[in-house]
Amino acid sequence: MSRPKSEEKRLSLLQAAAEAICERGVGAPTSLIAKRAGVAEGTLFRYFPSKEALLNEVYLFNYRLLTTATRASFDRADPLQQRAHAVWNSYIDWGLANPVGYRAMSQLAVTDILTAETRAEEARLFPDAGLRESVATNEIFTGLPQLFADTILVAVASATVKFAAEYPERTDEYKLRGFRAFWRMVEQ
Amino acid sequence: MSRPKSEEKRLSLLQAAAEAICERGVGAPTSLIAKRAGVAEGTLFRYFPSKEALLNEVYLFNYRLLTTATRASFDRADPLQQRAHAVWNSYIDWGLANPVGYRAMSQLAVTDILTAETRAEEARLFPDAGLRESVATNEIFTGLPQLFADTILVAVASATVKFAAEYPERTDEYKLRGFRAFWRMVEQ
Amino acid sequence: MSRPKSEEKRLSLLQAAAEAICERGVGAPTSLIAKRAGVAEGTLFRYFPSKEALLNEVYLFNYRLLTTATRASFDRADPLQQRAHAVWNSYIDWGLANPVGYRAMSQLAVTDILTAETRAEEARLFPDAGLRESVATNEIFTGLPQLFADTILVAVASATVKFAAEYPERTDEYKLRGFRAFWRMVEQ
Amino acid sequence: MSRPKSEEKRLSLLQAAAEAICERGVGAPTSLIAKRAGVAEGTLFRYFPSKEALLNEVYLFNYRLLTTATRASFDRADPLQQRAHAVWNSYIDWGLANPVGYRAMSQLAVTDILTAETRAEEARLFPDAGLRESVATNEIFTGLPQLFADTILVAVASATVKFAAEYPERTDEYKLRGFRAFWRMVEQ
DNA sequence: AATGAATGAGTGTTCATTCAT
DNA sequence: AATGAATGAACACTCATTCAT
Repeated sequence: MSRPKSEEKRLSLLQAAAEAICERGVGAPTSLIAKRAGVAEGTLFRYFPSKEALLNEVYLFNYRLLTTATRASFDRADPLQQRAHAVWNSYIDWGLANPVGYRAMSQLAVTDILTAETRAEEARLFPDAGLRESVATNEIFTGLPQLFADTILVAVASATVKFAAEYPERTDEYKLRGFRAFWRMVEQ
Repeated sequence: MSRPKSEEKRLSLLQAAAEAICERGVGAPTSLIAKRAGVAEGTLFRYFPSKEALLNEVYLFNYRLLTTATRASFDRADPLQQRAHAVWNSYIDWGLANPVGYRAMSQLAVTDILTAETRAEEARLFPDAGLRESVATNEIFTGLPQLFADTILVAVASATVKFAAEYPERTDEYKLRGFRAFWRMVEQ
Repeated sequence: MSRPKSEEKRLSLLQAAAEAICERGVGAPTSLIAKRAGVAEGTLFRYFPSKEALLNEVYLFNYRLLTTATRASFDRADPLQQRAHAVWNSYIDWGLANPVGYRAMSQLAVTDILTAETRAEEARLFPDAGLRESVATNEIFTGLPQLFADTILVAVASATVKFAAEYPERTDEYKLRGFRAFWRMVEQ
Repeated sequence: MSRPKSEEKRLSLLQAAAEAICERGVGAPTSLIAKRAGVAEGTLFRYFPSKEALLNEVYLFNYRLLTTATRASFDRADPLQQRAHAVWNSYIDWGLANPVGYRAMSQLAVTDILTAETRAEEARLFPDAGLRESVATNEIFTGLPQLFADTILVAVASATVKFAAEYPERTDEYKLRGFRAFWRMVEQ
C-alpha cells in the first residue's frame, strides 16, 4: 500500500478524531475531525479510505500505545502477583495519562464500528505477561475461554480508571482497591 | 368519544426500538422503528415526544422488567450469600431470556442519551436485597462510593451474560463461575 | 348549508385562530387553534372545511366587526371632513381596542391565503360614508380606480394604528396627525 | 488549490429564493429554491447557514440594489422637491423593473423573519437625500419618530408600485399621482 | 355531534464522500 | 498531494386532514 505523504498529518487526524469522539461521540462529523486536524475535509479521505477505517485506526493506534506501555511495565523474572500488579498499574496509569485516547477507545468498543480485523489485531496485541496462563486457570476460570477472564479484567480495570479519573485525589486508592478486587478473582 | 391511545402500539414501539438499537445502535432511524412497530412514522411522535424520550423509555421499561424479576427472586429471610446468588441468577436469567432488551439497555447505558431523570428513576428502582450495604463494605470497597462496587458488579454480570448467551450449552457453568468471581470480590 | 351545532364553538375557534395567528403567524397549527378554542383537533374541521377556509373566515369576521363600527360612527348629515374624521377615528379606535383581530387581519392581508371571494366580500362591505365619491375625486385620485385611493387610505391608517398601539400615551396625537396626513392627500 | 465558491451560484440562490417567495410565500421550501437555482439541496446550506439567513440576505441584497438606484437618481444641488421627485421615481421604477425582488422584499418585510441585524443594516443603507430631515418635519410629522413618516411614505409608494405594475399602460400616471399624494403630506 | 388517534407527505438541515481545481 | 465545493440520501420531527369510536 502507498504510504501517505505526511506522517504528521496522519497523527493529527488520529488525535483529532479521538478528541472529536470524546466530545461528540462516534457520530462526530468528519468535517469536524479534519478541521481539528488542520487539514481540508477531503484530505482526511486521502489518509483513510472511510470514516469507519479512520475510527478503527484510532482504536488500534491507542490500543497499541496502551499495550506498549503495559508490556514495558513488568519484568518476567518478577513473581506472579508483582507482575500482575505492575500490569494493572500501567493500564490504569495509561488511561489516566491519556484520557482522550482512553475515552475514545471506550466509546468505540461499545459500537459496532470495530471490524473483525480490528478485534483480531487487538487480541494479537494483548500483552502476554504470563498472567493469562497461570492466573486465570484457577477454579473459576479454568476450562472457560481466556477471553472470558480478559473481558472481566478489562471491565474491572475500566471501572477503576473511570473512578480514578473522576476523583483525582484518590487515584492511588482506586488503583489499589481495584487491583485487590481483581486479584481476589484470579488468585488460585 | 374517540379511540383511546393504544397500549399495544406503545409496547410495539418500545419493542421495535429495542430491536432496532440491537441491530443498528442508538442511531437507528425513527422511521425504521416505526416500520418495525407497524405504525406510521408520525405515530411514533404521538406516543413519545422525541426520539430521545423514546430511548429513555426503552431503557426504563426494560430496567423495570429486570428489577421486577430480580426483586421477586429472593427471600429476605435467606442468608446473605443465598440472597446474593438468587439475585445474581435472576439478573443473568433475565438477560438471557430478554436478549434484545438487555442489549438495548447495554447500548443505551454507554451513550449520553439517558437523562438525569432516567438515572434517578433507575436508582429508585434498584431492588434492595440488603446486599449493597452488607456485601460491598468489605476491606476492598469500604469507604468508596457504592457506585464503584455497583459498576464492577454490573461489569462482571454483563460479561457473564455475554458469554452465557454466546455458549448456550454452558449457560449454567458461566452463571456459576461468574457468581463465584463476583462473590470472591465482595465477601468479607 | 348545514348550520353547525354550537355558535359558541364557532366563535371560540375564530377567536383562537386570531390569537394563534398573532403569536405564531399564519403557520400556526390547527391543533394549537383547536386547543386554544377548547375543542378537539377534529372538531375544527366540522366547523370549517379546511384551515384556509377558517383563516378566510377570521379575516371576514373581523372585517365585519371593523366596518360595522366604522359605519356606526358617522352621521350622513355631518359635513364631509367631519364624517371623514369620524370614520378615521373609529377605524383607529377599533384597531386599538381589538389588537388581536386587527393584527390577525394584517397578517392575513399580506399572504395569498385570502381568496378572490374573500376580497370581493371585503370590497362589498367597505362602508360608504359618502367619502369615496366626494373625497377621492380630487386632482390626485380622479380618473384612477377607487381601490387605489382605498389602498393608500388603509396603508396610512395601518401605520397610524401601529404607532398608536406602540406608544399608548400618544395615541390621540398619532390619531390626529395620521388623519391630517390623510386629509392633505384627499382634500380638494 | 480547489474550486472557489461560486458567486454565480450565490446569485442564483438569491434570485431563486426571491422567485420562490413570490410564488409560494416565505414558506417556500428550500428544496424548491435549490432546484430553481440549479444546485443540490445541500448546496444551499453551504452558501447560507440556514433558510432564515438566506431570506435575510434576499432582503438586503434587493434593498441594496434599490438604494443604489435611488442614491444615483438625485443631485444634492437640486432643489428639495426635485430631489424628492427623483427619489420617488427611482423607487417606483426599481420596483417596476424588478418585480420579483420587490415583491419578495414586501413579503419579507411583514414577517418576523428579518432580524434586528438586518433592520440595522437596512437603516444604515437608507440613502440620505436630505429629504427626511427637511421634508418630514412639517406640522404633521414634527415631534414624531422619523419611522412614522417613513412607514407612511413606503406605504404610499408600495400602493403606487402595485397599481403601476397592474396597469402598465398608466405607469407614468400612477407615478405622478402617487408623488403628488406623497408631496401633499410632507410639504411644509 | 364530538373526539383525538392515526396518518404520511413534507420540512429544514446534516454529512460522508467525490472530484474538479 | 492537497483542497474544499458539491452532492443527495438520510434524518428527526411537524401538521392538515381523515375516520373509527
